[in-house]
Amino acid sequence: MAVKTKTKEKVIDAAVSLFNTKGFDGTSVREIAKKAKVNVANISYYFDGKEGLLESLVTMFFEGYIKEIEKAFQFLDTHSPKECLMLLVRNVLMYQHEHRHIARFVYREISLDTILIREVMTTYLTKEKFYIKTILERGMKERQFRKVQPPFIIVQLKGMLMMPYLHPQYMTEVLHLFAHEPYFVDHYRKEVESWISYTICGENDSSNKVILQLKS
Amino acid sequence: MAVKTKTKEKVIDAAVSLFNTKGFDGTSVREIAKKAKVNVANISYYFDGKEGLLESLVTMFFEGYIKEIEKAFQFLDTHSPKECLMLLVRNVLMYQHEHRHIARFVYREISLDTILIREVMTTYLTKEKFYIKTILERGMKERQFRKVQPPFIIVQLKGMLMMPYLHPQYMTEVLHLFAHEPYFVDHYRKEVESWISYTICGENDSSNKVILQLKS
Amino acid sequence: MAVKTKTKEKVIDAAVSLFNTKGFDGTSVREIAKKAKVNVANISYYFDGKEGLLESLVTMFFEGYIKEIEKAFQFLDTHSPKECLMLLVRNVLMYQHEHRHIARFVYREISLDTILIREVMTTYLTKEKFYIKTILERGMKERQFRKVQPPFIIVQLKGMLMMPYLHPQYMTEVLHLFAHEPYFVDHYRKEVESWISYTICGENDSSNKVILQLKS
Amino acid sequence: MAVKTKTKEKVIDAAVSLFNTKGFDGTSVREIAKKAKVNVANISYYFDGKEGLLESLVTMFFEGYIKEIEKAFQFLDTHSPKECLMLLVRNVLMYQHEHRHIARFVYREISLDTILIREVMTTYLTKEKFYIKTILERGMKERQFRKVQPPFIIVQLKGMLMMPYLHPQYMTEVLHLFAHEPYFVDHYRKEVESWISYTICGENDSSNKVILQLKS
DNA sequence: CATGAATGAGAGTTCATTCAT
DNA sequence: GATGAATGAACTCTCATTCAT
Repeated sequence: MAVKTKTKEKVIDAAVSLFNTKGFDGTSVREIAKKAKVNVANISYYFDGKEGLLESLVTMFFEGYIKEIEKAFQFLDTHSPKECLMLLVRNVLMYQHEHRHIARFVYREISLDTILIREVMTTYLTKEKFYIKTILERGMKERQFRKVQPPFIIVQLKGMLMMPYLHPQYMTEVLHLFAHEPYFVDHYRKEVESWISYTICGENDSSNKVILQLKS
Repeated sequence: MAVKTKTKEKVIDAAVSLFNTKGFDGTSVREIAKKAKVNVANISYYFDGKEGLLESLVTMFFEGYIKEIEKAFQFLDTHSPKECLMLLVRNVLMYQHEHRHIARFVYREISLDTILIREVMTTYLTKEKFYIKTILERGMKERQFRKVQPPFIIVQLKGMLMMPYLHPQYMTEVLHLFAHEPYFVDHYRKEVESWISYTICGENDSSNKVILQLKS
Repeated sequence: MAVKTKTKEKVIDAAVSLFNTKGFDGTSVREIAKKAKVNVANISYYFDGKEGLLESLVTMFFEGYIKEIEKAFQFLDTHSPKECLMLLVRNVLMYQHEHRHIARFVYREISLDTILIREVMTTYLTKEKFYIKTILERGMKERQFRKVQPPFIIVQLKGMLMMPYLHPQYMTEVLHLFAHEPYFVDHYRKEVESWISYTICGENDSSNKVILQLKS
Repeated sequence: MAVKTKTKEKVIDAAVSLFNTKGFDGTSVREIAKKAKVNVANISYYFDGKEGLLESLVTMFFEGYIKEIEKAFQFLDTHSPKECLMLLVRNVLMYQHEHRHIARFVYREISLDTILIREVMTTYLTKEKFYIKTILERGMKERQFRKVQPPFIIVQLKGMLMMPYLHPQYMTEVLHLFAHEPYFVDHYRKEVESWISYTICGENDSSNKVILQLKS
């Protein structure tokens, strides 16, 4: 199989790379074919056209994405909501890091009004919302989380998680943060975890200190 | 002048609307001209081509954007860093709300690798970074803010601020939050302010309570 | 106008010539443009694509065609059905002769199953049928025509009228009849008139002779 | 053999069906292969390309066609020219009826200027002309036929014979005659026989009546 | 200032065919 | 005998732009 579908994979790699930097509409199938060193006709042959190639890539990305979310969600039964949420963040960040080229253009693309994107939203993003919302509600019920409105928390969370992978160039050239380097994931994860601890759980350093003072 | 340049304005309005939903590369000048009910040639005439139209819009957006940032920054001398940062958030959110159609496609577009975008980054986003970084450093110096790394805070802040305006469709269809309605801005601003209070300043409810207990 | 639409006319001329010999599907727009010495894009510009060009030509042909039929039909009030039918034959043959290049490919094309052809049938050919049928029924009522079934007569008539213009090559190379030369029309018209006299009206030479014999 | 060449036959059936409705140039080999449920490469394998498939079908059709003509022609020695001509008409109509799908597209195709078609004309249609001409000349010599010019009669005859099978859709939708139903052949044959009797032989009803009157 | 005609380049797609298996 | 991958060429159509009016 690996031998047979060499062409298909070459097309995918080239497409991801080009869509990443030039956007879907800004990339021509001829460019893709040239970069992949295959014949143009193969794109229609294997993916049923440029649109089909896009759909393939987007679906591929979100299938993996939602699987990571679900892996984290399963911990809700055995772990605390906070731990579960942090695991989710960890998984998403790692998945995005590993697929950062495709992530960039997918996140860009889902800001458009197309049929494909609407389908993605009802298929994957609605699921994702459900998982995060459930974690948040459990956390609130167990008094581990402050009283929050899940949708508003989800906006912030997703904004924070996407940002480095949607605008890597901004990260590098303006902020001098290298989102593509492995240690960035670790560092940034801690940042988001801080946000979880402070803003969602309502913890802080001073409270610890105060508690210590109280004890003394 | 207003009468004379009616054509120019009609083109801008049509372009923003179309770029917003279909993207820059996904929109043709003929579509724009048709929607604006003007002749195609006018686009080349007034904006020196499609690329020029894009540059016009992007520049227009960021000129206003950076002005809002600067308005907030001026308060740093007379107000606390926290107040200043909150004002900045308020101004940005309001500006984005007011120009939400152009904001969407500009934020999408700056995720691409083009010469124009590189220029925008060095011109506007570097400035923005300077202002926010300065506020953060002042806040840390004055012990109002926790010890943070400005670039990491900026990533999160920008992610949170952009999200609702880059993905309005996701907001509406998945989260059922209506980013285009005026009260959303107020509500969301408070969310970001919470993040400032909790995560940046390190405040929380319990600490308040503890402090009260201490006083008693 | 004549100056302005030079391009349009050049395209039509080239298209008719090529469709004539190579068929619609066998001709590419590039060939047409090349032959017309205009840019390819003009075909889409003026005719809204190749299909639109076909529609234009077919409609153009049948508009003139049906007009000729109607001109003859108007004589039904003032002339005998036989004279009217003969006039109809004359008009059709002359019209076909004058537009023999377009006629050939139109007659070929209407043997296909396409939406356009269905429309042509309900728009023009149904009308034509009505006119001929009316003439035939009047003729039968007035005892000038034998008792015939109009649809069957129409098949034969149309077969005879189309044949020389649908298969001019056969005419020339096999039968050595030159359908494109003016005198052919006259000659062939007389042939069809014979058919009208003999087969439809039921007249013949011998009857004349017999009648003479009777008189004597 | 029949088992082995199942593929070949499946291709032929599919091709005839598609060429019939969409024309030769309007049909792709992939469509044919799909409809025939065989692999595309088989078409090149068995027929040496699409063009070869066309040649195969056209030749196949005309081989059978000319055989029918010849079968009728042989009766010229033992029967009257009129009977012979009527038999020819009968055979052609029946052959066309039986192969009406292939007939339609062959008759359409021979209106084009291609090398194949020129060959068909010199091979088959010239022969056909010879047979019909011979019958006509014999008939004139024997005073059974009026004095006619064979080529002009052939045009009319062929026009009448082809018409229902070249334009079956027109027959059905406009004239409401169902050329594909068996009884149509019988009915239409009588129509053409009337034409032979009236227009070629110069007979008519009145002459019979007159003759009767003479006798009385 | 505004227009419609016209263009060359390039878009995505489909074509008939070939070839190793 | 039959297949699916792969190709180069050609397809129609649309693109942004220019230019004379």
